[in-house]
Amino acid sequence: MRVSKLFGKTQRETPAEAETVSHQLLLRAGMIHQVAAGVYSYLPLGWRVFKKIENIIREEMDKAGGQELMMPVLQPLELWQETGRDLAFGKGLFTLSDRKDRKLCLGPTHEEVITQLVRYNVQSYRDLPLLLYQIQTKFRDEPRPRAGLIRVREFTMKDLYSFDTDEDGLNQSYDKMLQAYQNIFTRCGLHTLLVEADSGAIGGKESHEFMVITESGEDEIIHCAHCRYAANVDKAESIKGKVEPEEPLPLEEVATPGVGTIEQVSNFLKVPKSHTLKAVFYIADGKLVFVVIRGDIEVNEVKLRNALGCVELRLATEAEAIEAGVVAGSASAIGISDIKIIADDSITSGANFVAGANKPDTHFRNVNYPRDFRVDLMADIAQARAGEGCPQCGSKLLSTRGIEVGHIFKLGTFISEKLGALFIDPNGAPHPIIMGCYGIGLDRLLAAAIEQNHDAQGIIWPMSIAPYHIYLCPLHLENPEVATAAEKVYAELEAQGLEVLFDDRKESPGVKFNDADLLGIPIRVTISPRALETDSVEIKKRSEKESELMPLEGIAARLKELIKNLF
RNA sequence: CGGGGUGUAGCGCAGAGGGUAGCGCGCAUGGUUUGGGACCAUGAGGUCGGAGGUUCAAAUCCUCUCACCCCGACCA
Repeated sequence: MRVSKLFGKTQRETPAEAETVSHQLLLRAGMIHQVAAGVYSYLPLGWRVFKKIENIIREEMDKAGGQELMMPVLQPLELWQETGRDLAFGKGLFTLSDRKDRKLCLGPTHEEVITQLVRYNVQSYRDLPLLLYQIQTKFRDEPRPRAGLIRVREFTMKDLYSFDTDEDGLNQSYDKMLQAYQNIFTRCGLHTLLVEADSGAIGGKESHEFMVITESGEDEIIHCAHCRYAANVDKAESIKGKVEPEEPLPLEEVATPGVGTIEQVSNFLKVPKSHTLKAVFYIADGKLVFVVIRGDIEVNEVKLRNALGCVELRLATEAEAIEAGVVAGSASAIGISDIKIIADDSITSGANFVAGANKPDTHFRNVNYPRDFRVDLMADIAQARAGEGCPQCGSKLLSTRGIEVGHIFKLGTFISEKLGALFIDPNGAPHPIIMGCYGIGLDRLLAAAIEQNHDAQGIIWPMSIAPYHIYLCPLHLENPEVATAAEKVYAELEAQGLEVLFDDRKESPGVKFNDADLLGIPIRVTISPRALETDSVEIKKRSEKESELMPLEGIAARLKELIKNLF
């Protein structure tokens, strides 16, 4: 490809709206263009990268035994109502009506459609196991699209679904995918961390995420340097800081004028926060819930939602809490009878807590559970933090950030049961098919690759997903010798099937070098009068500072070898 | 949805206090240049996000609206 003919221009200045590195570089390199919030076009260079990623994924899916198929974006809303997941997705689901006023939605994922499809094609255990996948556009009306391609409303996902007859089969499918995912990310030049995850709106039990570790990541990961424990904060467990055991003392009321927050209580009464109990109020599916947790620990809303088994969860407003009879600033579970109380298990580690007295400007000392109050539900609903103990080995936990590029789930039979996808076992008895689902966001993977591979000059594409392998960069094109040599090398490389971006523009060296760096093509081949004197060209890897001379003779074969070694 | 911010040429920006829009980059033409974003000359390009209002006069003041970005609750 000749740069002079290439659609898409590089830009010197960073577009103002872009804050994330990958977003900035993709825009500056002319690889994407924004159409609306969270909606982008790919220009030729960006699209080449995209297709390379797509091919790597396809190869690995096929190798793992996946069969590719294609399902529609447009789906009847009814299908979603059957599994109840229309509610789980809520406003994230793009819905529309057809001319007959039938309700449709744009698929945010395809468990429903594929399960329905499988129901019609699978009757017997002999038809299983199955691994079916597609690479297709998904629509999710994200509350807040952000960071270029990292979080968008229209995106491409590879989604594979596994169908098995038993748990063992599911585990095997899961392991196959886990391995295939490792292969994919490695081949794309990414370092990922496998973390335990919450399964969210998709539902199901066990699930893992593949995180690209980078500061700009949206997700916080809690991990252990000692034993490889790693989990999304949403899911992460920890050994909560222990409090010295004490003999329970009698309840004692203290005046605490103007004291409301845990911070103030702790300061006013000179007790550590871990010696206080915090009351937090949530509205879970429309009902007020009273949450009790040790004062030094934050509530993890994902865990809370799971513990409650609710769909919608939000913090209650102060007005809602007061209406329910709560004394703001001095609330505690003591004497509360008509509100559901859920407590974090941290309240059992410790004694003689300070808690609200449910009277204005008053707290209790020496509150003890279960002596002084009742709890309807006790669970781990705490946000794990760096510094706390690893749940597996007890060492100190660390925290990093990452971008979730892949997510795998053991779904179980939730959807197959709802949609009646059954198989007959060897004894003639019907059972719901056991499912798993496995997703990779291609656009996000592309962006994450840049987040992990760039410098101040621009992108540094890993060879496997680079839009072109070679940036052919002649200097002084007005010099006939250079022009001839450049054309000849270009033709030769093309003939050898090498992917070459030929900068045939009559631009200054600085412009060309800067564009080459910005675009991130792995190998730069410079042809100049200087090097031609010794019948050689200059080779520079994008990832390295120094260049080296290489004889013009047999250049194609040499470059081919070099490229092969860089994969 | 809550909070914060921005909309002026393809990109980055300027334009206090009303007088009909400017700079840099980019683009076009010509010339001189060429190893890390060259220089000179000439030129094209804007219903100032949109609607309404105030005014002799609005990018500028008022009202409403839309879009986009950032921080939080969601997820590939």
